[in-house]
Amino acid sequence: MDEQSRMLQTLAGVNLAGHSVQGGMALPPPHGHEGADGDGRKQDIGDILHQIMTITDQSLDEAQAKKHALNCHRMKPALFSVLCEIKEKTGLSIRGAQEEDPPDPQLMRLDNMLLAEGVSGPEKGGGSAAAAAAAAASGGSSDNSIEHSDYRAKLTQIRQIYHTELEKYEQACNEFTTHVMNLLREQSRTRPISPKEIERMVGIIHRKFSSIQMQLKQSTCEAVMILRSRFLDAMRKRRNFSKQATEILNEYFYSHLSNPYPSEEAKEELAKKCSITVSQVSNWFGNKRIRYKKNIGKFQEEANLYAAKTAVTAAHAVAAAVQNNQTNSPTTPNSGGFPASCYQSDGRIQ
DNA sequence: TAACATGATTCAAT
DNA sequence: ATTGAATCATGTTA
Repeated sequence: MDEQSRMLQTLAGVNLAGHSVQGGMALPPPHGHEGADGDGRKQDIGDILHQIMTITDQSLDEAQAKKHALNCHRMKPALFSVLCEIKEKTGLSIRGAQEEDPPDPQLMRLDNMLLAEGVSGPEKGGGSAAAAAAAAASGGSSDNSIEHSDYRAKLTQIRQIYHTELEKYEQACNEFTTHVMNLLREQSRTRPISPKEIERMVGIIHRKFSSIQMQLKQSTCEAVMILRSRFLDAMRKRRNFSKQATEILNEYFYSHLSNPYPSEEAKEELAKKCSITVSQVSNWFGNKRIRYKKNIGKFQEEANLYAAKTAVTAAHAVAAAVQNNQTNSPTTPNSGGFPASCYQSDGRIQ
């Protein structure tokens, strides 16, 4: 403000002294009038500036009257435009130099994460990467799907909060912006405010609000990450395979008792059938072999059960084959039931 | 809640 | 890399 008043004083001093302005006048002459009128106009301006400079010395009523008179003065717009220009040049606007906003990498990261987690993306995005991966890893057992839906419900909750908050912020931002713009427009009648300044102010407000939005995004991300890690922890917990899966595994085990070492392909197939991973299949067989070997007697009943089961399946297959007039005998070598004596015959299971 | 069942992990041997 | 064996941690059941 100091600088500004100094400039004003200089300007006023020059013009009041009646000297002609040498290096080009800051105030362009009003259109249409030239030459003889010039000195009078300079006097006009000088008067106005003088009044402005002395306005604080006067009583309130006097000042109000003067102010009003000045407000209605025909030179006011021109003077304000000059003052605006001066303001622009005095560095008051320097702050606006950092106008161009480089796309904040952190903001982009947050946006991407929210999009990936299905928070800011299309509605009902459903399975996030985490949920999908976990679902694939631990199979479609019923308890798993319960946790899955729980996860989804919580994610939806987060998404709803996020969206309502975001909307709230946006609305508040718009309201505040229009309010400030109205205020500045109102004030521009009594003090020099350039449209550029208003624009800058709007920019500042938007930046402030977007930084608030970033905080919202950040905390939303945190919430999602926490939810996700809890979900994955829950998935990591030991969980028995589904009844169906153990049945399939047992069927294979007891129908290949003489050599219960499934090949890689067989493991993959079993994994697919049981909706578990290949390494889980390997684990299962490893455990099964050792536990079976340790206590064959205990597993006898189970062995007989599965032997009977495979026999029934084979019988069905035979029946189907017969119905199809395929009279060849069934070729599955392991399907014919497994007498207990057979188990001992193999060297590997002893 | 104890006893048992079971999936996972670790480690040495091959 | 795969397996057997021991062990751990947790789920299930009586």
